[in-house]
Formats: sequence, structure tokens, C-alpha cells
Amino acid sequence: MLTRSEEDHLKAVHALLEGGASAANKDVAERMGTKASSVTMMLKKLADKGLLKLEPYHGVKLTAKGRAEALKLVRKHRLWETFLVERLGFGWDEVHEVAEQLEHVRSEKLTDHLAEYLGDPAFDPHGDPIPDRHGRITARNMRPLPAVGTGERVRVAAVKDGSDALLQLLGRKGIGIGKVFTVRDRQDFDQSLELVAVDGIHLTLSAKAAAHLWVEPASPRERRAP
Amino acid sequence: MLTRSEEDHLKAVHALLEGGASAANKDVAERMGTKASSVTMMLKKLADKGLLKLEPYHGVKLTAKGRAEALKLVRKHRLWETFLVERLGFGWDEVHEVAEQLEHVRSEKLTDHLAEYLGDPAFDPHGDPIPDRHGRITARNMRPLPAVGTGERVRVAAVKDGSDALLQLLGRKGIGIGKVFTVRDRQDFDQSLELVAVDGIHLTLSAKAAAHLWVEPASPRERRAP
DNA sequence: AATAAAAATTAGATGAGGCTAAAATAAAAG
DNA sequence: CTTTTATTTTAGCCTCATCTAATTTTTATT
Repeated sequence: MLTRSEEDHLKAVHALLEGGASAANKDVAERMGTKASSVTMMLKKLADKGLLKLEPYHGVKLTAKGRAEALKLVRKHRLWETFLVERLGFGWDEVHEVAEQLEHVRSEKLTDHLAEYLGDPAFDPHGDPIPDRHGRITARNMRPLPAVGTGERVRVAAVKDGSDALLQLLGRKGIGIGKVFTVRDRQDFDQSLELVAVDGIHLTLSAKAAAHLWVEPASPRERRAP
Repeated sequence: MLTRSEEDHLKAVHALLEGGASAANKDVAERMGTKASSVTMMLKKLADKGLLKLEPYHGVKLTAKGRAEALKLVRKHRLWETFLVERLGFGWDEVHEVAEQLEHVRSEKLTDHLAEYLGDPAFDPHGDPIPDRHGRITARNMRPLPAVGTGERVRVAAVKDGSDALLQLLGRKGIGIGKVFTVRDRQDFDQSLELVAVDGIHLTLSAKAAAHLWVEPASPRERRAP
């Protein structure tokens, strides 16, 4: 049985690896907001439990068991976020902290009943995939918005690593999951993007904000929820 | 801010006092499943925070602040139990442990939105009152079933301190909150009760089981949910 | 290859929350 | 009003998860 702190560290490692970064001691420490010496201890404990392999200076690797455990936590976190937004009326910028707490509640029955209650959603309010009971996630064909060429029509599939401030900004601009628009122009000066939504509304997005938006191809005029 | 253990101790004290018992060190220890020496420390901390008054050998007393905090926890616990039963399909004998975990999630917004989502229920699945945002609870006119005279028609209002085993037993006998029946007879030998439900079904309840059933008057033929 | 810089580990401290065993104190019984 | 019993408190130890400071190890730079 993992302690809460062990769960948090495991999730941090998983999130780093999932994001393509390396999960070295210092990376985990930075993400956890703790000191490297503390992380050394926790990673050692997780390694002793067979959840990850230590490779000092090169970043730890998750074992199959570690990955499975991490995915259970991710599943719970994202199910709760979905519940908070879809059922309790939370904004997508208000759910992270509460879901951080809810994800640590231990009850397989709770998790599975919650999933069923929500209709076994495949994506959370931020467009992140929700692993199923077996850790499987739905694959998608996504790119970060800055990789999209001028003239392409795309649909917002996810907001990756969105801070509450970013989510609020996007909300005010009317950008949400499923939104379809065309990339009209890109400024050479600052790489900011000019977008046109299907409803004809024009808007500008900084390169910094755009980097968090992941999109999938949208055939012209199409519009569907992810 | 209270730690989780402080919250648990405060709730234990409140539950003891609410149940009419005294909340002396040893009572709390017994309820918490810990040792008296540990309880001494925790009660001291709660007293330092102004939540209760220590009166060694005579049982602690809650302050207004302590009572308010305890009621917040009770509110959360019972709202989650209601959610688990009414929305997720849990049995009333399966919710306690999970609600014990959920009640420690800190978010006023979550609590209030959950309450609203459930329709601001006044009672949980066991018939226990759910305090409102201000700690107010709905008063009722209840007696324990053994205090009911032969021939009286009553409605089950609550199952007090029901273990999972008791709740399962009652469930198998078809006894739930709102159930209306008449006390037909009482055996002198063991004080067991013969009941007749409105649907004509007869059943026998031991004195031990009956002691946990609290009932309110039911005018003849009446039947309503609590 | 030597040295500087970065990263990781070790050593020792802290605070929370629990334990056991012993001591102190209050209540109950004779 | 003593003595016995029950209850509470103290004292010292343990684990967990964190910290700081010092040290070691690895990587990067000259």
C-alpha cells in the first residue's frame, strides 16, 4: 500500500515522463515543491516497492507496475475533475486542487461506480485522456497549435499543463475543448496566431498560450465533441 | 487548520457527546482505536486550538467553535454517504468507510455544490440529519423502537450507530428508512418484537437490533419518506 | 585530463502521531 | 478514611516525511 506522499511522487514521475521530460531527482523535486534530499528518500522507497528503477543523473524509469499504479491515480484524478465540472458546475480552472485531494480516496468500487455514473468518459474537461479500469487510454492524432500551418482548420482536443490563469484566459476568449477554428495568420515578430472560429469571430493568441493548445484535424465545417 | 487526525478526534468527541455518552479520554481512545496516551496529546492540541475544554476524569466539552467544526465534518460525511447511495448505487452498508475518507477533502465550494446537487438533503441514507451550511439540523420526534408500545404504528426515521452487519440484516428483512409498521407483540422472554408492515408482512426483530432503530409516529396508513 | 559546476546523497534535526511502560492522580470500595 | 482500582499523564522510543548543511558523485567546461 502506498502512502499519500508516495502516490504524489509516483504521479509526479509519471507526469514528467508522459510530458516527454526526464524524471531526474531534481525534476521531481521541482515539480513536488520539495528538496532534492527528500526526493532521494521517496524515490528509494518507490524503487524498493518495485514501482520504478533508479538511474541517478539520468532520470528514473517506471516499471510496468509503477506505470499501472500511476495510471490508476491519473484515472481517479481525471474522473473527479470531470465530475466537478459536469455535475457540480465547477469551472475548468477550479478543479485541479480539489481533484488532487479526491484522487487519494481509496476505493476501487468508488472509482468504477463514479466512472460509470459519468458515462465512462474518455477525456476530462481539459481534454486529457482518462485511462480505463485497465489503464488503457484512447489514442488521438494531436499536434500543438504552433505546429499547425496557416489555413488549416483544427479542433481543440486538449489544453496541456494549463495553469488556472491560462484556463481563465482561454475561457474568456471562448476557447474550449471541441472548439473548431482556422489558423488565419502567424505574426513573424512574436509568433502570435490569428484565428477565426467557425462562428466568424476573430481572435489572437500569443505563442505562449498557443503552445498549450493541442489540436486535431477538423474537416471543413465539422464540429464534434472530443 | 486542523490536521486529519485532529479532525478525527474532534469528530469522535462530537459523536460521543451527541450519543449522550461522556467523552472522557478512554472513551475517545476506545472509539479511535488508539491508546489513552495518544489521545491525551491530541485532546491537548484541540484544547489549545480552542475547540474543546479538558476536564480530566469527567469528559471533555466542546466549545461553540469545536461544535461548529465537528458539524462541518458531519455535514460532509453525510452528504457523501447520500451521494454514494443515491447517485452511485452503493448499499447503505457500504458507504461508511469511503465517506470517512471523502469527508476530509477540504473545499467549501465542493461541499456546498455537492449539497445543492443532491437537493440539499436534510437526512442521510441512515436517517441521520445532515447539518446545513450553518450547522443547523432538522429536529424530529423520535424514540428508539423498544420504547414503542404494542399496537402503535410507527415509521423508521433512522438507524443509529448501525454496523454494516446490522444494516445488512435490516436490508434483508426489508427494513429501511421510511418503512411503516405496527408493533404487534413483545416477547417477555427476550424482549424481541413482532412487527407487521403495512404490506401485511410479519417479521421478528431482536431487542438488540431494535435498539438501533429510531422511529417517529405514523398516523394509521400513512407512509412518507423522511 | 584537470577543474568547475551541477546533481545526488548522506547525516543530523524537526514535528506529527503513534506506541509501551511507568508514574501520578482521581474515583470507588471497603 | 484508607486502600484498591480506574484513569490520566509523563517519559522515552519509533516511523514518516520533511528540512538544512555537508559531502560525494557525475557531468560539463576549459
